[in-house]
Amino acid sequence: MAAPSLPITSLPPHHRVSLSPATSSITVNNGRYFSNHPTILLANQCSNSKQLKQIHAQMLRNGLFSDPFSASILVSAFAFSPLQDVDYAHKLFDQIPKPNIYTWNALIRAYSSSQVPIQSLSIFTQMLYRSDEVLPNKFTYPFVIKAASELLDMRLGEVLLGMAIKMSLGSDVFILNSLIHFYSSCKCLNSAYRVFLNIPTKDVVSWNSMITGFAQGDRPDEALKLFHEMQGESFRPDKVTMMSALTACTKKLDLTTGRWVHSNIKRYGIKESLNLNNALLDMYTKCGSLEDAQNLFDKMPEKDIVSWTTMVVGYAKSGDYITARKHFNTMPNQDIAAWNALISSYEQSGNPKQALAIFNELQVSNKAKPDSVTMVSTLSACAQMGAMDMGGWIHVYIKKHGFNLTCHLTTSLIDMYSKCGDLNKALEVFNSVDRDKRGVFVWSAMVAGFAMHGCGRDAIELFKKMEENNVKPNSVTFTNLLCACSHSGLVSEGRDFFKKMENVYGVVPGVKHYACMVDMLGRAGHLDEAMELINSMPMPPLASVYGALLGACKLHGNVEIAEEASSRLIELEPWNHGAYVLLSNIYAKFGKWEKVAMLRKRMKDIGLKKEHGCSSIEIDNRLHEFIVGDNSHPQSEIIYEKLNEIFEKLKLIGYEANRSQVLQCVEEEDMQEHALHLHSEKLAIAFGLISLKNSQPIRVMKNLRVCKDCHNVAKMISKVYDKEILLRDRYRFHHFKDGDCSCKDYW
DNA sequence: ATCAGCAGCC
Repeated sequence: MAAPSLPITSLPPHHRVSLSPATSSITVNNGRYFSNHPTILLANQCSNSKQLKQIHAQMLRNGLFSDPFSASILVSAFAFSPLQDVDYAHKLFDQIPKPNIYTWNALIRAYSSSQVPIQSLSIFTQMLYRSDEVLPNKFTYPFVIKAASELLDMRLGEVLLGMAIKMSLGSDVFILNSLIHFYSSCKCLNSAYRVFLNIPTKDVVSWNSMITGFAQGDRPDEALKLFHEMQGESFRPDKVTMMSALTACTKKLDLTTGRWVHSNIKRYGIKESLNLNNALLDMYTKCGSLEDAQNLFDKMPEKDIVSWTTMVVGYAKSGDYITARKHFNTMPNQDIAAWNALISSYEQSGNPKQALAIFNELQVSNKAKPDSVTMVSTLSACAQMGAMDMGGWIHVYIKKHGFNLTCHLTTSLIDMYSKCGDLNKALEVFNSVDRDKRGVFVWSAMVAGFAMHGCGRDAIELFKKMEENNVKPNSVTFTNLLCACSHSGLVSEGRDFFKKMENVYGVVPGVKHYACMVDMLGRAGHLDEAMELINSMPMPPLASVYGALLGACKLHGNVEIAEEASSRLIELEPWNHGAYVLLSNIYAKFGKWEKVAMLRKRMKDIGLKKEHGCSSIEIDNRLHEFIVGDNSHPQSEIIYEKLNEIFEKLKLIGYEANRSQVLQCVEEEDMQEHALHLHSEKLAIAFGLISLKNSQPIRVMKNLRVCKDCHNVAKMISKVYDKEILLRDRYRFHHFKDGDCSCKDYW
């Protein structure tokens, strides 16, 4: 739509020729500048930047622009008004021969909170070059320090501080407050706190900045402690204080303290505002009290899209999808963020199917334009489900709509293709990224891809290439790398990387890395070494560590360590049915039936059920799911016929059911073989054999680890039917071909 | 004139 023109020609003619700017008086009000000069007055009535540009034209014509004072007002108008156009302000600025300090600061400030904070510094540098004209003042520093915070440039911030000190501005409270924010952004909370302590006369912003720093820097306890202290020193908290205190409660998931902060807001008579209410909603939903959230929400005089989205996410994450949806439907207009909230809630709570359904709905309804966040969540959902066709379609969609291949998006694509079993496609995406644009996450995602496909050597090669490209590995990279060594049984390499990660690369091993090592050592039969490693851990071992140990015990049949590991595991995670199942598997292997029965009783007593196995296969864009003994599929009859045919053929080449893992599930002898035959992955493979063309591999996804018998059967099918089978289980891929598996039976 | 603050992402 064209902007309405301003009646420039109707201005009295004398404004075009003579002017006396010195007589114009200026007042400031909320960032809008008033002058008694009619042209400047007009600048304030502009409702879009085109009109403002017309004012510029007018000022050029009447000569007003050559007055630095008036020009600076125009620069400010472009820099700050709701019609902000910083680049235009910059262009104007460049045309002012000798801008005053006020104008310099205006531009530096505008850039410091723009998309390109580095520009702020470039202007600042120019300012220093022209030190004969103008010098930075106490207003300049807070802005440039803010830019340094945005850039997370530690050195720069300290240089700026040094300059401020040289100018005797070292105790300016505004500058020091900015510095607290700066150090906090750079994750140097201790330095921030030191600055805070040394401010001689703290104001409320000093307190707020420090509380915010702690709250956002994952030190919520200290934030709340400071909140108390502040009141002890009779500082009156304001609404920003309250927002940060709420952030701290949210981080801690501490509902009690959250409620207490809420009561403080009322006690101090802090005026209710939309932002504050939104922060309260966020706290209540994240701390798990949807009742409190709903109560507040119902009473809020004003709601915006953030309020609604918070409620939608709150309900969706709590598993109450019906209420989530109800809120979503009631909100006045669903922007893409709201859609994303719904999609990612589903995706992250393990409901990828629902996530895709919502994405589909978004597509059909055409109510909002998907953005890159939508793509990331949707790809994640595809990855979880192993929905390759859908994932490929999203990839095409991304290309077609010209999405920027951000680091997030690239990793999501690599992850999706890897988890859907197409390592080549994953590599294609990886290779398509410019060498110098491959961030550490992109490299790590590719290492993970190799890891899950059992290509340990390739993972290590890639890691070396990454080093050659001067990309510094992080904690994620090492988790993936160690995982790769573990899956491929590269024990000595794994040990080596584990040693080097801290010494050479400066990455301190975390629980995840220990879990990988325990898995790797245990799997390879070094149970004692694994135990030793656990005992030497500097942090308490998490469930994943004992889980890995337990898995190894099952593989190598060690009852004593298994009992120890599982009791620790159950201590940590009483609801972990995997621990019970694994232990009872081990007991069964040694014929300790009374112990099996005891375990089963205990599971029953505390209401734990074995997670049932489920396998899925995607045929022509549709996902088909099977559970054990399933006959709900429309083609069920044909599937079972095929299954019978398979077993007849396999028996001819010497197949015999391996029952070691079902003994504890089904006691009646003759039932065992039957149940084995009906494992979900076998049903899915049989269905794949019926439905797919000869050249297409069968891709099956399973939620649990594949059992030994199914593994064996899949190998044989791949030979007898000359068919490739890709089976993804809970931990990795098995690639069956010509009677062998890519895991080389090491899993 | 300045500094601090709310939803969605591997």
